[in-house]
Order: sequence, then C-alpha cells, then structure tokens
Amino acid sequence: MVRTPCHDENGRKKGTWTPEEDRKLAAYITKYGSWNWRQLPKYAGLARCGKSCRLRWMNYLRPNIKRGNYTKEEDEIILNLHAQLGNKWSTIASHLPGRSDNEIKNHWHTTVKKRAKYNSSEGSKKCNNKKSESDITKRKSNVEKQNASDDDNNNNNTMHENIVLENSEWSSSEELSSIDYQQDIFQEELANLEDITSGSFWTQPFEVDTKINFVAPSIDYCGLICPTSPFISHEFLSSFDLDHYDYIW
DNA sequence: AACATCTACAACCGCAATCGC
DNA sequence: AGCGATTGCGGTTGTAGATGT
Repeated sequence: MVRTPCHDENGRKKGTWTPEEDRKLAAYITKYGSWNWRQLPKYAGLARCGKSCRLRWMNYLRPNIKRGNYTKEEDEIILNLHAQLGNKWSTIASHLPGRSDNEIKNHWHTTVKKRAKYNSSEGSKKCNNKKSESDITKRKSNVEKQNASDDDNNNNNTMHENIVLENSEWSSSEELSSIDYQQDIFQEELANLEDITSGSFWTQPFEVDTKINFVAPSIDYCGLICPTSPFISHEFLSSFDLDHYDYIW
C-alpha cells in the first residue's frame, strides 16, 4: 500500500515515513511551525526533502486531520462540489474540515467517482455497479479493521487528539487529564496563532514571516536544531513534553 | 495453497503560482 | 520587470493487502 523506503541521488530518503520520522516532524512543527519547508528537514533532523515533509504534515500529521470513513454527508459535498468545480481538490478540501486535498482526491478516484457514474446512468448499469458498491462496502470494512489495528498498535503516527484520547493504552485519569491540559493549551495557542496571522495558520504558514526576524538556528534542549519562534510561547513549548512522545508514539 | 488480479491510498513528480529581492 | 527560490496543486505511480480463481 505504501512505497518501500529508498534514497534519491542526494541521499535523501523517499518512500514510507517511519514513526520516528513522523515524531520528529510533528515535534518540530508543533514547536516551531513550518517557517521554511525547504530548510525544515535539515533542522528537524530528517533526511527528506521539504516537499515530502510538507505533504506528510498536510495529509497525515496535521492536528484535527480526520482519517478513515467518509460520511454520507461528506460524500454528497464532494459529489456536489466536484460537479461545480471539477478537479479543484484544494477548494473542495476547504469545505471539508479535517480532510486533505490528497485524501479527497484519492477518495474520489476510488469511491465517489463510481457513485457519480452510477447516479448519472440512473441504474441502467445496475448489474455492473452492484460489484462496485459491494467493493466499497468491503473496502470500508477493511479500513475499519486497519484503523482498529492501528489503535491496537498504540497509535500509528498521528498526533490527532481524538486518536490519542481514544487509545486504549491511555487508561489512567491522570494521563488523560494531562493530555486534556496539553490539548487545551494547544487549542489556545492555535487560536492565538490564528489571530496573529489574521487567517488560517495552517493554510498560510508564512504570512507571519514578513513580521518576524528569525535568529540563527540553535540546538534546543530536545536536540532539535531550530530558529527561535516569536509566536509560540515558552509555556506552550514546555507543555509539550516531547520526550513523552516516545511514550505516546 | 499458490498464484493472479484488483483496490485503496501514501507518496512522488512536474508545473504553475506566488513571493522576495 | 526579471529572476530565482519556494510553495501549492493536481495528476500519476507504486505497492501492501484483500479478493478471486
């Protein structure tokens, strides 16, 4: 399902992301933001190109990203918007919070497109489409199985709060309240960031760059090389006990 | 059981758009 | 205005796992 890891001519890694790489990327961006995708992998200690890091973050690691099954409503929205806009995946994605353009594109090609065809032919090809519909159901149950498996494996790669909170490994109330606290701070800081950037931090991560003078990168207490970030408070950073992520991930 | 085929989706690639100098 | 650097988007590919024969 995923590409096997390999290296390009510059020695940069390609292919599947490992949990360790995910951890490094998420930890870095959580702390310092995506101040420059091209430089970011170097400072985050990743042997990846910036493009790959951006894609991984946007499609998989970003907070609040939804994984798994699409609801009927989401399918309808995709169908309608695609009918209006065509293959404007990023525009369509902006109407579906938590879904990335890449994910929607994949979902369209594998599932929704078949439904659209089915609808347009008004059942004249019902026999042919019966297989597709059953395939969809089958695949959906596979995704569910996969998700369950991910949970059992103590949480795959994401930092999604719900996934963390739903994880069976997190059993004690102290652990849960600690996460709640961190998530609260995270949400609060996120809101602050959005105020600063007068829009979406995640979609316009560089808007603040023009207002900020970055200092030379330095090595911080958890081993990440980074510029200081003037828009993320020390309290916020401290709230993410990054060593703790070894436990979470 | 073994092999072939199909499906879903993560990731890559190329190009257009945008930005900063 | 021109140019290089960077980001964002959409098309495409590669492959693990499921299913069929």
